[in-house]
Amino acid sequence: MDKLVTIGKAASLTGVSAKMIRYYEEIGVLKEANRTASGYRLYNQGQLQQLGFIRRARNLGFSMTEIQSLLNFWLDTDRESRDVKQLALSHLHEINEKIVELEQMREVLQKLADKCDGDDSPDCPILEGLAQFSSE
Amino acid sequence: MDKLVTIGKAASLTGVSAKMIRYYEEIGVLKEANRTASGYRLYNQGQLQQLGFIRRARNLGFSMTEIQSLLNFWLDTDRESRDVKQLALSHLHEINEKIVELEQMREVLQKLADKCDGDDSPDCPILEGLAQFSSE
DNA sequence: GTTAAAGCTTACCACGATAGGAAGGTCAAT
DNA sequence: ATTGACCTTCCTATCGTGGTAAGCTTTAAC
Repeated sequence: MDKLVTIGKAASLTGVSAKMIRYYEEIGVLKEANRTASGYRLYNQGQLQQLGFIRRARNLGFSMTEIQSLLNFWLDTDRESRDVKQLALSHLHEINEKIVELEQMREVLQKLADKCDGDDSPDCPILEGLAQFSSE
Repeated sequence: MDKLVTIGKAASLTGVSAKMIRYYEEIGVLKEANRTASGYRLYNQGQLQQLGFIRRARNLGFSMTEIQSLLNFWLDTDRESRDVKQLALSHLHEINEKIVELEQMREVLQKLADKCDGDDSPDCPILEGLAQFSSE
């Protein structure tokens, strides 16, 4: 027996806000939910699982477009794991690029901050660095 | 002598697009530029320096709100370097948090990808992991 | 059985930083 | 005088999320 729940219950069960559930439906990541006679959306166990899937994928930083692909792979039992892995590796690459970028920011900013006394004097190498950065 | 340039020139000289220069003026980060009789914005050397300042601060990941504060500090020769350093350290903290978050994503995703053969078989531990992640 | 609270619906607006385009005015060179 | 490059404002979109308002439905309390 497939217990059906309304959107609020689905939200609290899956950790995806009702707002976001409607949004995912709107952009086509989720199929349109069935409705009660009065128009309330209803979700079954399979759909709740999909919502959890989406939440976990988002926690790993996948974009909604990527998640749509992942979801399609998941629902297609004939998919090849090659395709899934390629998507995952591509996302891993993006993550690594972001990390490198942030580490570069950190390095530059840390060096500037280290040079700044941080007292009541107006001398500030941080502002000087921003005003005329050497390696630009 | 203060050479004046129009917005396109200012953009190419500073690496900030004309679109963005207008936007910074609109949100109040930059003071309203002087205009020619026909309405063209004009920028002097000091304003060009401010644009460079903004670009470098953005490259370090500062938000526009933070940049507004930094600019105000920079233009206020009486500021205390303490305030600037505090802002910089706060931003450094955010950067570090983002790095940690991305590293966690990377770790989880890398482990899933490692377990996936990536061949023509439909078996895919990545999808299984997303469908029912252990440590949620 | 009435009423109040809680839950659902759609349809808006907002963020933050950026990009694109359309319609029209201006400037400089041919 | 015309052309092309440049400028103006105004509108739209992005992405994922939150909020709010007006109105309908369901549930719970009395």
